[in-house]
Amino acid sequence: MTASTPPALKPRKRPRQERARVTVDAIFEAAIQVLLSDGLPRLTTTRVAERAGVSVGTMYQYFPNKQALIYALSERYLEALAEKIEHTCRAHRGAPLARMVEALVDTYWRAKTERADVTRALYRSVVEMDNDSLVEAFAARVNIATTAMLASAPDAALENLESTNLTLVTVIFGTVRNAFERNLSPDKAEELRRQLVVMCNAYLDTVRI
Amino acid sequence: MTASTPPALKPRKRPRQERARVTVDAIFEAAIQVLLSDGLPRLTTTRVAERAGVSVGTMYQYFPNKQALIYALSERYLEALAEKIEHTCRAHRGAPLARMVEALVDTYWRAKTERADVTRALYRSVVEMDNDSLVEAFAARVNIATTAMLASAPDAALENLESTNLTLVTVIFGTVRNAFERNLSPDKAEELRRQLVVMCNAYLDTVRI
DNA sequence: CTAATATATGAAGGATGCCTCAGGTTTAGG
DNA sequence: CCTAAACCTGAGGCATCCTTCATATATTAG
Repeated sequence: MTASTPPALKPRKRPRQERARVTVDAIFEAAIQVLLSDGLPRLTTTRVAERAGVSVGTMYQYFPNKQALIYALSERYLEALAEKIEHTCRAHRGAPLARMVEALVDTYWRAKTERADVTRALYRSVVEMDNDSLVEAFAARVNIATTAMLASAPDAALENLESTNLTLVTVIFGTVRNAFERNLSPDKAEELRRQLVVMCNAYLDTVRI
Repeated sequence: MTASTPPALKPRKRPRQERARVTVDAIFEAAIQVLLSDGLPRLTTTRVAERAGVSVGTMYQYFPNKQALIYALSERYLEALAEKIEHTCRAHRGAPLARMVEALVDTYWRAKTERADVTRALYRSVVEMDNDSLVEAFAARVNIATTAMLASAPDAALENLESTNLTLVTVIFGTVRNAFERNLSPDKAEELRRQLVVMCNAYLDTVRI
């Protein structure tokens, strides 16, 4: 995931002392706050630094430019998300298909719900900057995890594992994201979550052997 | 849809002569081009004007500010999309459920495919600016159209029309968008499109009465 | 043909943003 | 305690960017 970080976006140096680690964390958190309250176009280096309680110069000691900051932010977010998904997939090896689906929806849903506004803000920045490589790496990582999980289902083999996996992942991720961008009322959202599980299971029944 | 346009974003004046209409169209087209080649952060008034072959001043005769231009662009895009969907929904009143689903997926899919890059560029700008009101109006409009279509299905009543409709629309739109942002190979995309239809129909079979 | 209206121009004002750099402060280790 | 390395500061240079306005041209109506 970090292997292919473009050189122009690589961190300038890593914090070696504790206070520096605190500083960098503060910068990240400040960036999220600014993203939330002001939006990506108003996310300026001065604003982030101010919010983080450090000087602009400090920021530039760790990030070569503004884009690198956004990049690192996206990386951080996707890394955490990927880990959650991988964990869920590992935890459900050998479980019935229906439970797998439910767990996957649950994990992704919860990841978005926990800090829905932050998620939305981050997602926008991921999409906006040319962070395609990050997204692709994330997708590949998730793909491996979910494929392994599905392949381990004891209750049914699948006609075409690859295709089914792609479909499930795309549908679940796309739907959840869409649901959150529409700001549904909590009960409608909950209903949708349930229906999504129903739908995935109905689908799996048709491609089961 | 235009009823609630914030005053700061309302067009400054409408073109009354033919040449002005040409100019405004050129500005829109130029904005899309710039969005495509340079991205939203690099979309500047001068760049758009230059690309459109007009002066900056001309732009400001029709749009009070840059944001209004983006807003109008999004509005235009969503308007066209909403019309396509409404047309499909009207054309499939009284059709079997399975055909409705297929038509809906087809319409949305085609709308994205026709000029996939443009769609992506526009979508980003829609999400970025605070065009939530536009998106909401669009969603409401689509909701009415699809609900009316589903209600007219002769082959089956639905347990809970509202819930089923919300689920279908969210899943279809979310999935299609997600599929396009992942830049899938054409054959994988086509396979996914088919599977999405299968999935929706499998779902409908479970909520049919 | 003339006046009124619509449309177009683009230089320049004012604002803001990104990033650097020369110099200060703090910490770690001997 | 002392020195080198790590860390931090923030004013200001340079580059844009957004927007206006005084001026000019084109169109239409009478």
